[in-house]
Amino acid sequence: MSISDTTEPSPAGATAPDDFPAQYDPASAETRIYERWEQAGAFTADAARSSRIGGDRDPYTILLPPPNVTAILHVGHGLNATVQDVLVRWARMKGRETLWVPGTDHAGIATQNIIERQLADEGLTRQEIGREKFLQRTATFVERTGGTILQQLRAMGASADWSRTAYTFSPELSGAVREAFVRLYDRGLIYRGHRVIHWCPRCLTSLSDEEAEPQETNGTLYHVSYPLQDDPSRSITIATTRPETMLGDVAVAVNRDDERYQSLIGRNVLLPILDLPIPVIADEYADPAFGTGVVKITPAHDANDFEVGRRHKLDMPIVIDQFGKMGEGTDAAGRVPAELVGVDRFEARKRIVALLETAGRVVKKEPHTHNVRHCYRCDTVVEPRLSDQWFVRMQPLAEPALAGVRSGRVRILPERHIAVYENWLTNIRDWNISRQLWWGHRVPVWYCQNDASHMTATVEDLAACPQCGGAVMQDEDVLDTWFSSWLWPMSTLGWPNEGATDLRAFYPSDVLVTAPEILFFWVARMIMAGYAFMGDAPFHSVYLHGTARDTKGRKMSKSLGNGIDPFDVIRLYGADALRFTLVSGMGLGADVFLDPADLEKTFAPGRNFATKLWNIGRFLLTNVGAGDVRPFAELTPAKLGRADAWILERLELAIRECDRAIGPLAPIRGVWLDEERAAGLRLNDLAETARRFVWNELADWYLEAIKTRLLTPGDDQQVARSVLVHVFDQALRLLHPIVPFITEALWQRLPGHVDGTYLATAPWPEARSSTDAGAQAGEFDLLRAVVAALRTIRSEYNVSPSKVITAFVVADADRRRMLDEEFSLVNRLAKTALTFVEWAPTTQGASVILPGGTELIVPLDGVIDVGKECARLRTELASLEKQLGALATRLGNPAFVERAPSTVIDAERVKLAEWSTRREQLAKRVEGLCGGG
RNA sequence: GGGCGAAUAGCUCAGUUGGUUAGAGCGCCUGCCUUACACGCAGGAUGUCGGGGGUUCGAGUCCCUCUUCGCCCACCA
Repeated sequence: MSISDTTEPSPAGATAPDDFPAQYDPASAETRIYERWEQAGAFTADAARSSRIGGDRDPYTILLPPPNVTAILHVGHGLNATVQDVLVRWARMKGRETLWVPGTDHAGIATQNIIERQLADEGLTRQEIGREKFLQRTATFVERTGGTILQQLRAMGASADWSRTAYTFSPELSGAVREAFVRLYDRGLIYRGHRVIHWCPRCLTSLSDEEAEPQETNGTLYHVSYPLQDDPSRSITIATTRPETMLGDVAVAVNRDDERYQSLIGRNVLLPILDLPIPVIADEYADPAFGTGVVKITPAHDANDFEVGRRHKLDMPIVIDQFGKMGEGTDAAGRVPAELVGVDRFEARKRIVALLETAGRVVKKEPHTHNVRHCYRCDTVVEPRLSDQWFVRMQPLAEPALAGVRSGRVRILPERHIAVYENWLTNIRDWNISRQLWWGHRVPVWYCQNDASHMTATVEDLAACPQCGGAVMQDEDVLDTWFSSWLWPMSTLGWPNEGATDLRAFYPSDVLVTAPEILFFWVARMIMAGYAFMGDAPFHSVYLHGTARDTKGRKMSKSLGNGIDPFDVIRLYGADALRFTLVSGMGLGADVFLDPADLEKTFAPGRNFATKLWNIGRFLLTNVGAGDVRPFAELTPAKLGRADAWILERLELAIRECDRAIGPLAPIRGVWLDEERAAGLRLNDLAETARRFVWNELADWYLEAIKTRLLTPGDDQQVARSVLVHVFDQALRLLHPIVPFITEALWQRLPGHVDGTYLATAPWPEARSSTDAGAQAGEFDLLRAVVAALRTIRSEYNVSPSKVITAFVVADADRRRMLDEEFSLVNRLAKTALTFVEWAPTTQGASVILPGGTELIVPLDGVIDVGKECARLRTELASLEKQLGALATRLGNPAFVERAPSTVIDAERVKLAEWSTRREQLAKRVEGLCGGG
C-alpha cells in the first residue's frame, strides 16, 4: 500500500474543530474515503496469496450477479450489493484473500429492445439498418452509457475488485461461451429441435420456458360445434380459448375411455369456415372432465397439440406468422381466408367468432380464467409457434446439481428454497438456448452450403466445410443471454484456460447472493455448469435475500412508481444510513419494507445510528484528545475499575454474538454438516448486536460512568482512556462491514492510528477464550440496577429533575462496601444523595427490591402518595407470588427434576431462592408502609 | 391442480436444537435543551405468540386440524 495523501490532515492533532465537525456530512466524507480505499488498493485481490496455489491465506470469493449493462441502480441492487459487501468486508477483516468480482451482463433482449426503441423513434427498424450496423450501434451505446451501475455501486461502498471487472460479451467471456457450447455439442447435450416454442411476436424471438411468464387472465371459453362430414345433422362440440387457431386444426381429439364419443373415433368432422374434413382421433391428452371433453388439435400453435400431432403423425400447418398476424405458413395453403390474411391474431379472434356465430356454430361462451404467457421483457402475449431451435439436454446436467445440494456441498438459505430447487431439477425440461436476436453470442455452428447434412460446431470461426471444403454459413441465431451468465463463476476467472491463475486461486467461490426470482434462470444453471465444466460446484452457499417492497407490500418497480432512488437516500443521509437500515430490516430471506413517501422516517434508524457513532467519536476525541494513550495490552486486570471490567465483558459477549450471527466463512469439513447448514448469514443479528453494544452499553453506561475519571488526572484516568479507545476501536471493527464509511472515518481519527492503515483491512475482533472479570462486572450490574431503580422512582413520582433526592440502601456488608466506594458514580448518574444503612428507616417512602436482596428506599415526604405506593407494592407482591408459585410447583414436580437438564434446574433453584428473598422483603415493606390492612 | 411457506406489541420483524417473567426498531404517552449527541436523554404503556385439539414435567417453538394471506411449479384446451 502506498498512498501519498496530502489533502487529509494528519490524524494526530485530531481535535481541531474543523477536522471533527459537530455534524457528520456523509455526502462529502464518503466519496473521499472511497477514493482513498481505491488508491490504497484495499479491494484488489492478490491471487499469489491464495493458499490454493501456495500462498499464505485462504481465499474468499464472491461473484457479483452481473446487472444488465444498461441498468441503473435501484434499491433492489442496493440491497443485493450491501449483503455481498458486508460478507466481503467481513472476510477481508478475517484475513482471507478476498475477491469480489464485479461486472455486467450484455442482456440480449433487454439491450436490443432499448436500441430498437431508439430506432423506432427515428422511424427505423433493425432490419432496415442491417445486422452489422445494428450491432455496432448497440456496442457503441453500451460503451458510452453502459456500466453506470458499477460506478453507482461505488457510492454504495461496494468493495469490489474493479481491476477484474468482467462483461459477459467481452472477447474473453465470448470465448468461454463458444467453448461451453462446443463441449456440450460434442457430448451430445446440445441438439437442434423442431418443435413448438414460446415466441414473442414483438421481440421476434423464441423464449425459454422461464422467460415466458404466466399471467392470470380473464378470457372466454368458446364452445364451437364441428359437424360430422358423413352426417351434417350431427356435430361434435369442442371448447377453446383461442378460436383463431382453429384455422390450423388438423384433428379433434377425444379420450378413448370417453363413452360419449367412442363411436366417432376414426370418422371425420368438417372444420367450420373452411369446411375442411379432419379426423376424430383418440388421445389420452383429451380430458373428459374439461369443457366438452373434445380438444381441437393445432400442432403448430400449441405445445401439447404438437405432441399429439407427433404421436399421430399429423400435418402441422402454420396459420399465424412471426408478427402474430394471420397468414399461411408451412403446410397451410388455403387455410387462411383472404380477408383474414395480415390481420392481427386478436382482431382475427373477434372476426372468426363473428363468422362462427353467423354460421350458427357457437354453442356457448363462458368466462374462463386461465394463465396466458407473456414475454418477460416486453410483456407481449407469447405465441406458441413451431420452429427450429437449439436446445440443451438438461437432465444429465441436472443430476450432479441435485446431488450437490443433497450432499451438503452446496447449501441454500433460507432452506425452504431447497424444495423448490429440487422440484425444478427433477422435472427439468430441455432449455431452448437459441434466440432470433442480433445482440448476443452467435451460435457457433456452421452449415455447409454444398451438403445440408454437414454441420460443424467449433470454437474458431470456420472458413470452409471440414468435410467437403464447401462454403459455409454461420447460424443466424444468437444464444440466450443466460447461456453466458451460467458460466460467470468460471469465465470471469479465466475459464476455459484451466491453468489461469485466478481460476486456480479462487474457484470455487464461496457465497452467491441473489434474489430467489433467478434461482432457475441462473443459480441452478451455474451449479450445473460448475459440475459440467469444472467438476465442482461454483460456490458452497446460496443466499437468497428478499425483495424491497413499499408499505402496501407491493414490489418496488419503475412502472408502479413506488421505487426509492438509492441516491436520494445517499445524498440525504449517506450510504451508511441506507446500508444499516437495509441490513437491520432484513431477516434471512425476508422482504424489506420501505416507505417511498417518507424517506426520513424509513431511514431514520440508519441515520440516527450513524449520528450516534459520530458523537461517541467526538466525545472520545475531545476527552482523550490527541495525547498518548496507554496501549490496552499493557493494562493489568488489577488496574481495571468495575465499569471497565463490565464493558470489556460486554464486548466479549458482543464479539461472540456477532461471530455467531454472521457464521462460519465456509463449511469446516468441505461439506455442510446438518448442524451447521443453517448457521450464520444473519446480517440483521449482526447489525442489532453491534448497535446494541455501541448504543445501549458503550454510550448509555460506560461513557457516562467514566466521565469523571476522564477529567481527573492520574493513573486511573489513563486506564479509562485506554479502555475507552480499545473498546471503541473494537466496536468500529464489528460495525465496519455494515457501515464502512463512518467507521473508517472515525477509526482514522483514533489516537494511535498509524498513517496509511485502513479499517477496511484491519483484523476482525477476536473473542478471548476466557474472561476473568466476572465478579467486578457483576458489581457494575448492581450499580446499574440501583441507578435504574432510582430513575424509575423519580419518574413515577414526578420528582423534578433538578431536585436531588435522598435514598437509603439496605444491603449486606459486601454490597454496602462496594456501593460506598461507588456512591459518587451512582449519585451522579441518578442525581441522588445516597446514604447506606443496615436497616431501613421507618420513614415512609418508595421501595424497590433489587436482585441479590438489596433494597432501596427513597423517603419522599410530602411527595409520595402512601396509598399509591401501597397499591404498587401489593401488585408487585401478588405478581411475584404467582410466579413463585409456578416456579415452586415446577421444582416440586418429580418428573421435571428427573428429566430436565441440570443446568435448567440449577438456574430455577437460584431463581427460587432469589425470588423468595424478594418476596420476604416486599412483604415486610408492605406491612411497614401500609400496616396490617 | 400440485408443492412450499407465513400468521408474535399500533406498524415492520427477531425469537438457532422445546427450558428463567416473549424481545428490537419505528410509532405512542410522560418528563427533560443534564457542556458527545433533541438525528438526543430518562421513564412508561401495549402481546389469551391466528382459532381448536394433541404430545410433553414443560410448547411461541414439535404433531394434527381449521381459517386467512403469500410464493413457486403445472399442458387443462
